[in-house]
Amino acid sequence: MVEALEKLPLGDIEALSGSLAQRVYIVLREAILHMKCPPGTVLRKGQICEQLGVSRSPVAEAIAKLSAERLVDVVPQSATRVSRFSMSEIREATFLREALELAAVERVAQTITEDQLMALARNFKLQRLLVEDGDHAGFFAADEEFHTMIMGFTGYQGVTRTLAGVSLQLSRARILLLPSTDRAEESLREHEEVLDALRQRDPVAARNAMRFHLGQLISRIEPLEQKHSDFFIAH
Amino acid sequence: MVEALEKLPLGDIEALSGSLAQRVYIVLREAILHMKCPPGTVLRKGQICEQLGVSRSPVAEAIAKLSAERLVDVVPQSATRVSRFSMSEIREATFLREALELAAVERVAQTITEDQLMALARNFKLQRLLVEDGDHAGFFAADEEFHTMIMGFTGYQGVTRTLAGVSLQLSRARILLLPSTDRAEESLREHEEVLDALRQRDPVAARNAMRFHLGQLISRIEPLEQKHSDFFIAH
DNA sequence: ATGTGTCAACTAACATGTTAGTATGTTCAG
DNA sequence: CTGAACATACTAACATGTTAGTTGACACAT
Repeated sequence: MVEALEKLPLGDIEALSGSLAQRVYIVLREAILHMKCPPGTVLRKGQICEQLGVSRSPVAEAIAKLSAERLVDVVPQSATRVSRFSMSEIREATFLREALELAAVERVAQTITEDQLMALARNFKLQRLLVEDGDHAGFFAADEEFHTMIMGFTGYQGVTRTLAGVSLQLSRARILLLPSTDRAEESLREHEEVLDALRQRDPVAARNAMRFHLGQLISRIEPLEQKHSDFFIAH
Repeated sequence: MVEALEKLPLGDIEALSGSLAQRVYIVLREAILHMKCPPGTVLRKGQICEQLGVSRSPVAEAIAKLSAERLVDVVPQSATRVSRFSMSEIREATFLREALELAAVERVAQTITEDQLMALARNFKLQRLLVEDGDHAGFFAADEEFHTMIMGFTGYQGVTRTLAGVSLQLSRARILLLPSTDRAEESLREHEEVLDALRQRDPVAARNAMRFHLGQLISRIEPLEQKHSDFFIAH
């Protein structure tokens, strides 16, 4: 079993700020979320230390954090691996995400200001440009920002943070969908519906539009279990 | 400034299982949630090590976890304190809890089985007995179990876990409310409404009943900011 | 050929030594 | 007496040495 003894595809520590542990955490998380380290990859503390030029303490702390977020599975005294997807976990994350985003958009529809609407409209225009240019990665980012902006408009920082924590698995799975471009136009239309409902300050319409939009994702993720069966837990 | 150099009121490690770090985490978390260590208490790694008879590594890992959950504030290179309440954080937690519990109860109303209804009814009868006996602590526990059971009926383990993580601050604040007993009967009635809606498998009624019930908590917490002002962040 | 027991190598977990940043208390200038 | 510069003591953060548990290979018995 000659499993990937080469270097792990990790970014560099230097570019970041904060404690060493925090920087190591960021670097590892990015590698996992962007599928640089696919599910099942074995992470060895020693190797990470050597490669990043740090000692084991900050690496241990970073891995503990990733373990709490279920991005890695630690086998005590033995090994730690990048966790595989579990369809049931993904369905859970979908449920949680929907619960939070619907509550948020419902609230925001009642409180949104003109400035916030303009910022959202600006982001939406950007999305349209990116779709027209065929820049899928750019649209992906703008899409995420659209949702994040709405979360932020609740006035609760913690909502965005909690949602991010909850939908880590979801974000990772979404990366697998990037190649398929055909959904961008539909997604755009759905965002427009959400935006219109917010413009009209209609909580029910906003909720329904967002519910429909979010509902599209899970049906696109489910086929992945067959397509990338080695990334998923055996069920 | 002679701040509490005496022993911290911590439980014992021996009684628990799992890794040392996990056990230290549990002991500290209990002490914080049950207000054995009130907000503002300074936690010194060295003291904790000595008292629990472990080295600094597991303590550091436990504190990192508590820090991620915002139960302690770590001042880099200086000190770590049990975090004070922040009313805005509590409002956030209320929002998150409501979002999750409403989504859960709405879903459960559509899927609940006879067995699950019976289990819930059994818990409800227990609640009534405890209220009649004036056992507030017992009612507090049964109350929590009532909500946890409903979460569990979603079939998603992660929902319960996420909610627990989100409402740690809320749980801690609720401890301050324990002395005031007068709400028990009302709470009981509200639980009954939720239970009835679930019996009728009516998602909308269940949602409304739960929303009303949860809405009572925040209005009881808000006065605490004056009553225990030293436990709260200055605003 | 297959199942079992032993052993060696490797890993995470834990303990402890070292470094660097922060706060406090003191001294000295104004 | 007051305020700022400095020295000291203390803390968390980081590095490294040590321990113990798990895995997988191999020998051996069936």
